[in-house]
Parts: sequence; structure tokens; C-alpha cells
Amino acid sequence: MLWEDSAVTETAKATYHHGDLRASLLDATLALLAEGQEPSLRAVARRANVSPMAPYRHYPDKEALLTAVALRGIEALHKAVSTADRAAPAGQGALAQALAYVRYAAEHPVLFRLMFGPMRPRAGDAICDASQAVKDVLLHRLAIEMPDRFSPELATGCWALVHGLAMLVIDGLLVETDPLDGLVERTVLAMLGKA
Amino acid sequence: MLWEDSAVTETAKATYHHGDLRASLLDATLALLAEGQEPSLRAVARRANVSPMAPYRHYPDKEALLTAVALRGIEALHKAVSTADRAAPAGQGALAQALAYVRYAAEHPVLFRLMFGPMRPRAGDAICDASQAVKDVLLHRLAIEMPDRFSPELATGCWALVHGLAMLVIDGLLVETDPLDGLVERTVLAMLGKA
DNA sequence: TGTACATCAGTGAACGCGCGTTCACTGATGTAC
DNA sequence: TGTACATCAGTGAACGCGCGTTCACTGATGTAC
Repeated sequence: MLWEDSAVTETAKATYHHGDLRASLLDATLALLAEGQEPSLRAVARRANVSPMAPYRHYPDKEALLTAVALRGIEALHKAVSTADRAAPAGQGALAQALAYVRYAAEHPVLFRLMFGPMRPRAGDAICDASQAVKDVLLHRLAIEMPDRFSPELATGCWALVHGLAMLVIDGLLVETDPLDGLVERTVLAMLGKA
Repeated sequence: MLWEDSAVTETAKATYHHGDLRASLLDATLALLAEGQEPSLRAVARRANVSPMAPYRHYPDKEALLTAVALRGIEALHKAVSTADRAAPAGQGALAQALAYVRYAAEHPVLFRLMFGPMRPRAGDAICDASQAVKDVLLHRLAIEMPDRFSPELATGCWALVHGLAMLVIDGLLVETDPLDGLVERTVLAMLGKA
């Protein structure tokens, strides 16, 4: 039934003769993660209105699918952080990145854990490179905004600070203070001594 | 067979007429976590040389057992951090705590994720209180060692920094720098501006 | 002290479930002549 | 242009597995009289 939808037949031209199942599977997985459900292969296929075996046409196994999803999540995080960085007023780039980072985690907690946690498969290079790219955006901005204090260790520390805030937030350990942005801003400023 | 071991029959006197299964189940779960295996109820029972149903004599369900394990892990973390704090030379307490925290995570990665991650059950109060207690050790030391810069936000930031380092380490995202203690020390000093 | 009984900590078989993956297949699409 | 065939993306039934949990039980321990 859903195969007759215009959206599906539209994209079908650009891909193979059916809908773009490869992309639909990623979307279905993200949808499950967004709802906090376990992204089992069968659940993903169900979500994409497809038989349990269909995903195997596009991914060799479950791990490969989850790897692709994790990679997509990290790219989205990278984009969110980069965009916030560019949109920030002068001198506020690092703080804007921190806000974007924690906000992304708070909005996609299960995906965020998949991206960085133990579910993260051994895709190795691609995922690690993408993580490093996110860190490098921060590193680059810090080098500009704090030239006097800058060091690789400072960049690692800032990444850890922001990542730790993100984890503590999605794990519900910072519930006391409600408005997320204010919490992040005050914490980062306190740590970097600009307060 | 194992029930005839002296250690078991020793403790049996102090508890019920069989071995202290309640504690054995916790140990079995920790052993599985230490090996990176999934702590399913059946696996835990198997590990404790007991039938699959035996755990239900001591815990109403799987979640209750995992809650108890997580709580024990947080208490152990608390103890490690407190001990390091007390053993540190004057002015080095906060750094010693950071080292102990990250080291504990690195030595018990799967347990650490259980303690703080999504597996963490809704035990709520007990676990959250225990987490706060760990933070409070840090907060107390910071108030002493950095009276000029101290604020609640600084304490939150330091916790996030240390927690973030721990997560990044156990997720293999800080592999570049090998010696763990040096990494933590340099990062913390860079962040707190004492370097 | 001896016996009857309650309690208590375990057993063991069985259930229903969702899982990842296999196998052999089907039918639509694209291609060569 | 029409036909034969290869390819390709999907189906659907079935597998074996480990899981959490149920049920009814057993046998050892502790207790009251």
C-alpha cells in the first residue's frame, strides 16, 4: 500500500526500481531510536514495511546497519556543531558549540549512546574519524578564541567537559537545574574562568 | 560440588542454611560484567552454579538484581575516589580524585556503563543519591583547594570533565595518548589553569 | 528429647517470545540480439 | 520493436537460540509442644 505513495515512487527513479530501501532502513532505525525502542533488525524491517529479510539486500548483517546509523548520527552532530559555530558572534563560538553538542545529545539520547557507546560497532576508522572531526571543530575554534591558553590538552579537556555534560544530562544526573542552555553556559564559563 | 568449599560453608553459618546466594549473585554479575558478557538472569544463575529460578528467591526480577549491582558499583567508585582523596598530598586532592574516577571506569568499563547508562534501572533514589555522594566528595575538595574560584557550577563542570574523560576513555576515543594517568593529569591541569 | 509441622531456599521442566540468520523462491526491471 | 535471459530487490517460511518468567515440586532447616 505505502509503495504507491508519490514520495516513494519519486525517489524510486533515482535509485532502484523499488523505493530507496537503503535510506528507508536508516530512517526506520532512527525513528525507533527516537522512540527509545530497541533497533533489532526485525523491528527495523517492520518499521520500514518490509520483510525481515529485506535489509540483507543492503547490509550484510545487523552490525553493518547500526554502523551506518551511528555514522549518520555523528555526521549530524558534526553539522549541528559546525553550524552553531559559524552562526555564533565573535568570541562565542566555543560556547555555541558546547550548547549545540549537549542539545543534540539531549534531543537524541539513544542515538547518542549508539554513536559513542558500547553498541558502537567495530566500524573503526569511519566512525573514529568522524568523532575526531567533531573534536577538531572545537579545537580549531579554541585556538582562535583562547590563543593564550590553547593547547591540545585544553581541547581534549573541553571535549571531555562537553561530552561529560551531555552524558550526565541524558543519564538524568543533572536534573536539578532545569533550563539546559543556562546550565551548559554557566558550567562552561565557570570552567574556562570567564565568568 | 562447589557447595562443599570451606569458604561457602563458613559464610553459611552467618546467613541462611545454604551459601550466601544473595552475595554470590552480585559477585557472579560483576564477574560477567568484568568479562564483557551480557548479565542475563540465566547467565548470572549459571555463573553462581545455581538453577535459573534461584535468583528469584532474593530479587523480584532482573531489574532488581541489576539495580543492586549498579548500586554496589557506585559505592565502590565512591570508596575509590574518597580513598584517593584522603591519600593525596595537600592541594592534590581534586586531581587524585579525577585519576581514581577515570581509572575505575577504565578498569570496569561495562559496570561503569551499567552504573550510569541506560541499563541503569529506575531504582531512582538510592542510585541517584549515591551518584551525588561521589560528586560531593569532589565538591568538598574543590571548595578547599580552590576557594577563590569555587562555585557550584565549577563543581558540576569538574564532574562533567572527569566523567567525560572516563566515557571517552572506555569508548576508545582517546587512544592516541597511551599512559592513562598522564593523560588525565595533563588534561585536568590544562582545564583548571594550573599548568 | 522426640516428634509434627511450618518455613525457607533451592530445583527442574515448561511456556511463549523475539531475535539474527538460513534457505529457496518470486516477480519486476534492465539488457542483448 | 520483440523476445530471451540475467539481474536484482524483494518475499515468506523455517531454524535454533537464549531469554525472563510461570508453575509445581523437594528437601533441608528451624520451631513448638
